[in-house]
Amino acid sequence: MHAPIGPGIHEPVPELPEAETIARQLHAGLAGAVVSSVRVQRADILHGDPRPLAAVIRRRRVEGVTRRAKRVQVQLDGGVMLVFRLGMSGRLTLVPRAAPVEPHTHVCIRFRARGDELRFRDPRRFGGVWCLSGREAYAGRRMGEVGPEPLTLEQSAFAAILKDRRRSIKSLLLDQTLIAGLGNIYCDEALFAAGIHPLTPAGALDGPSAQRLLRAIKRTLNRAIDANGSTLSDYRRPDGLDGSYQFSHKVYGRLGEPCRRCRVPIEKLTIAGRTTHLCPVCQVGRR
DNA sequence: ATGATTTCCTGTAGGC
DNA sequence: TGCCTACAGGAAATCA
Repeated sequence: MHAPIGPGIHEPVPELPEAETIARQLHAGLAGAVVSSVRVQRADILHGDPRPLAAVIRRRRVEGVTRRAKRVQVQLDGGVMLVFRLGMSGRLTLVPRAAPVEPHTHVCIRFRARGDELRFRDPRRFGGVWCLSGREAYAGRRMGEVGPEPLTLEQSAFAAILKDRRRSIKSLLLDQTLIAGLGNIYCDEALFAAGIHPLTPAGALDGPSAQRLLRAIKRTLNRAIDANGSTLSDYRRPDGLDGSYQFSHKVYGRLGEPCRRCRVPIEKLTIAGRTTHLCPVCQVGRR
């Protein structure tokens, strides 16, 4: 199906394009459906409204499914929203009720007059489900605030985020409170596309570099969305088919392979505790 | 205040 | 064959 993407690297992550793909497919498949029953296998992945989930969402209608940052949001009538944070290994699938339930399936939601059900599975449990109803003030983990969406971010706002920051541009881009939705894969891809070294202090980027970077971020994300995301080991679309953006990766998971621009081997280093792939020749600006 | 580091958790792969 | 260890990382917590 798909080969491992590099030595020791087999567990990539649903980032913005994957969450967008999931949200679009679930919207197409679920809009208008009415919740009939709920099974919660693990209560500790559920946060927000402290009441039993079934009591809150049963008989509510799905108004739509949207994305915010890397989160998939199922809007129900009555002002109730289910927010799925996929973490690293989270998957949302819409499958026939009779389909075998895979291990680490934590929540299943059925709908009236339908033969399928929505399943949330997350082996590593870095993700979770938030039931937001207006009564979630103190129950479970809080869901942190996130920064602006990169796809609609203006250049001036981006420049303000970078200004005077001494931390590396890579760690800044991963900070969800500053910009929402970028993860390790698309950070590396965007920095390569912009020709910027990931260790460059964010505030040291000049105007043209910052402009190049934001454009590269938008282009990278949009292309990945068009390809239905990257399918690696963990991420799958709700319909079970694969995305294809992994075939477009220029640096991520290509340690030791030749740069597609200059043929020099791709290198990796660790920034903010995360593996970072880069071309040492094409990406400049480190200081 | 800022940014770097650690922690949570499981599946997979590589070494022996 | 099977045990053991290292590693992947989003985001919150902790440290310097």
